[in-house]
Amino acid sequence: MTKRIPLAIDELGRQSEPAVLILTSLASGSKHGYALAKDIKSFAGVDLGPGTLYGAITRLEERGLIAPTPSEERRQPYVITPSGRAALESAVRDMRALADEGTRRLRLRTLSQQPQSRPIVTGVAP
Amino acid sequence: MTKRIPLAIDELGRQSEPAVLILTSLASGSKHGYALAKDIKSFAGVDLGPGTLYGAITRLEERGLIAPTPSEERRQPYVITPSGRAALESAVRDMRALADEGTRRLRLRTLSQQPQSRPIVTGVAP
DNA sequence: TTGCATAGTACGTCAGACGTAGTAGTATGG
DNA sequence: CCATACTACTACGTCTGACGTACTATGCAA
Repeated sequence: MTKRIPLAIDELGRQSEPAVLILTSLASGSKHGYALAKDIKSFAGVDLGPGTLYGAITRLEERGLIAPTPSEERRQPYVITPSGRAALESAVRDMRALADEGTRRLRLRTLSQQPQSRPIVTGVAP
Repeated sequence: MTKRIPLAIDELGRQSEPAVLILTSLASGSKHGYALAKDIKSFAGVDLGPGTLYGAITRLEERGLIAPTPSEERRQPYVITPSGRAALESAVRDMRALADEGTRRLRLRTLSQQPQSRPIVTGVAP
């Protein structure tokens, strides 16, 4: 069994989670699947294929984070639920916190082996 | 086959990717596996089990984003490579952009579609 | 009527997240 | 000096969910 190095070297594997992208898109109003895909492409540059898109939609619906709105048309619009909104808020907070931590650590350019005396300051400066 | 709704309702599935957490941790200096796990726990509150941790480490190494440093000890320290740093920078940028977009959209509270029946009052009750 | 965009279904594959168990070194204490 | 606990991994298994491909079907324009 030769080891497989799946993706192009130098790339992190999966892109940011479809679920978050969908919730973000729905946060600005009701949309159906195809419209979601286009919106996500436009604001995040991410191209979700049908498998990824509708798979994620189904799971989000099962978990009550989004809900289908009644429609006799061919297309099925979804809205974000209060739970979905809460989940997105939480995800956004986490993402920002992680991004901030990453920025902080990248900035202190591997001063190599620093004895890690920096607790994460969360309080506001006086 | 009854449908499975795997996790607690209201939770997004997978947490933010272990790879990003590991790169973030290594951005502040060389660490071995166990130290990584503790550091990540402290700055992100995420508890990576050995399977997740060493699995991700192996993949990051295969992709040249981190590198083992020579060591005769029992523990194997890793450093982030220039490629790894670049990948982390890119991931951080993407995360922040997405977080910003999420915040923006959450703020404009679904103006379309909803009949806007919420009072603006946010103050505390006397 | 062909062609294209829209809109979605229905598969399959497989990377990778996560858990559990096991192993081994070191240190501390009764 | 054996037990217990923490450290530091290896090894293995499961299964979610990301992603791709193929296919169906509608509406519209040339």
